[in-house]
Amino acid sequence: MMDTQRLFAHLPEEIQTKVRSVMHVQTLEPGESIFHQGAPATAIYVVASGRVKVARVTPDGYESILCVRRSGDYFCPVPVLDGKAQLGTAIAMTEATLLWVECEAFHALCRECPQLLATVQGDCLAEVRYLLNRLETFTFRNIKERLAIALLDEIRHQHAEASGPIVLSMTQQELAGLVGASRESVSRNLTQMGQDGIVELRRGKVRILDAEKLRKIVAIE
Amino acid sequence: MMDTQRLFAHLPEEIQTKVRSVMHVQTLEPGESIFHQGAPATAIYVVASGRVKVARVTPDGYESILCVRRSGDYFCPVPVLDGKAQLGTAIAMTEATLLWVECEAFHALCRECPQLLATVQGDCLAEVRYLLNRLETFTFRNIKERLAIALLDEIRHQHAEASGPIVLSMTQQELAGLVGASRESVSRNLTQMGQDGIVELRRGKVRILDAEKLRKIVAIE
DNA sequence: GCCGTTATGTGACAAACATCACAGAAAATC
DNA sequence: GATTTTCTGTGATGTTTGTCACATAACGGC
Repeated sequence: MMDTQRLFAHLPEEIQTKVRSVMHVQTLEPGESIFHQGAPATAIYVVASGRVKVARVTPDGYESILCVRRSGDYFCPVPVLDGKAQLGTAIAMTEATLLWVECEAFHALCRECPQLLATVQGDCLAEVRYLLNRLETFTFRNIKERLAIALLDEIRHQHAEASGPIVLSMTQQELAGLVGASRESVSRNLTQMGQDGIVELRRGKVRILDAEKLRKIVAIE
Repeated sequence: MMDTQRLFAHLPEEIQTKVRSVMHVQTLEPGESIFHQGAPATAIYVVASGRVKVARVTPDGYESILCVRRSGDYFCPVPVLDGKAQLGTAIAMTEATLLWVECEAFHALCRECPQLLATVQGDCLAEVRYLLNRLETFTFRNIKERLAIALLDEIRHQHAEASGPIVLSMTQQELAGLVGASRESVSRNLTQMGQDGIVELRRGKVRILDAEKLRKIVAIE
C-alpha cells in the first residue's frame, strides 16, 4: 500500500517516518463526502484504495466533475497551499480508504523537506496545463470526441496498474458530468461506440475494447 | 511606470535595482507575436504599456484566447517555473511595451528574494481557481451570460485604473475567441444588449453603460 | 477624397445538443 | 422472491448555436 502513495514514496526514510506519525486514516462508504466546496482547507488527502471524485454541483442539481482520483493519487493541494476555500466537494465513488495530513503538519513537513513542497507545487503547475487543455476540449470538441478523450485518459491512468482489459467504472450520469454533457447524449454516443465495437457497456461500467478507434475519433473527427 | 509593475513593485529597493539591471525592454506593433505555443520558455514578461493576449489557434483557424494582459500585469509564469513549453502564443493587441527578464536571471532573483518566487507561485494557484471557474462557465452558461461575465471581468480590471466610462477595446472576433463562440453569435448578443441599453457599440469597442443589468444577466438568467 | 481592407449586422438554414417522456433492465433492499 | 430504487436506451421535440452568404459601415493609406 505504501508503494502507491506517490506523494511521499520518494522521500527520505526519515521523513516518511514522520509522515506516518502525523497521518490519519479514514474509510468511506460510496457517496460519502469528505469536504464541501467553499469550506476552508483542512488537510491534504491521499487515496489509499477506491476512487474519489471532486465535483461542483449547481443550484439546479447539475454536477460537474473536476477530477477523479484513484489509489495512490493525492488531491486538492491548491487549497492547502494557498489557504483558501476548497475548489469542489470531494465524494467517494466507491468504498475508499483515505489517508490525510492536516495542513499545519503538512506545512511543517514541507519546511523540513523542500522536495515535498516542490513536488506539490509542480503538480499545481501541471494542473494549470491540464485545465487549459480541458478548456480547449470543451470549446472545440463535440461530445463524442470529449467522450473518447475521457476514455483515453482512463487508459492512461490504468495502464500503469493493471494490464488486463480496461474498464472504466462510472455511471453514464457521472461520465456526463465529466465531459459536460447530458446523460442522454452520453448514452446515445456510448451506444453508438458499442455498435462500432469500440466499447462494451454494462451497468456502471464501460469496457474499452479498441483504443485505436478512440484515437481516430480524437484525431480525425 | 514603475508603479504599474505589480510583480516587482513591492520588493526591497535593493532587489529592484537588480531587476532593472537584468530587465530588457521591447516595443511591439499590434499583431506582433512575442513567443509561440509549444516553444520553450525564455523569459517572464511584464506589460509596461498596451495590451497583450495569449491565445491558442486551432489548425482550422479558430482562436481561443487564454488571457488578456494589460499594463502592469505579467504573464506566462507557468512555463518559467516548470521549464516546459509555452501554453499559448502571445500577441500584442495594441502597440505595446514589454519588459522581460530571462528565465535564468529570474530564477537567480528568486533565489535572492523568496518573496518574489512566492508571489509568482501564488498567482499560479490563483490561475487554477480562475480556470476552474472558467470551465464551469463554459459548461453551464450560454453565450449571453458568458459575454456578460467577460464584460464584468473587464470592469473589474479597469476599475482600479480609470474611473470614467468603461470601454472594452476588442473586436467582436476577439470577444468570440474569449467566450468560446462564433463571431456572429457575439454580434447578435451584443446588438441585443445594445437595444437593452446595456452597451454601446463602436468598431473595435464595447462601451459598458449598465453594469447592473449585466449582473442581472449573470445572476438570474 | 478614393479605394482596398477590416469589422459589423443580419437573414436563412443546418447541426448539435438538451429536454421531456417513458420503458425496460439491473441491482439493492427487505 | 417481491419490491423499490437506480441506471440505461430511445423516440419526439425544441433550443441554442454554428455556418454560409451577403450587405453595409468604418477605418487606413495614398
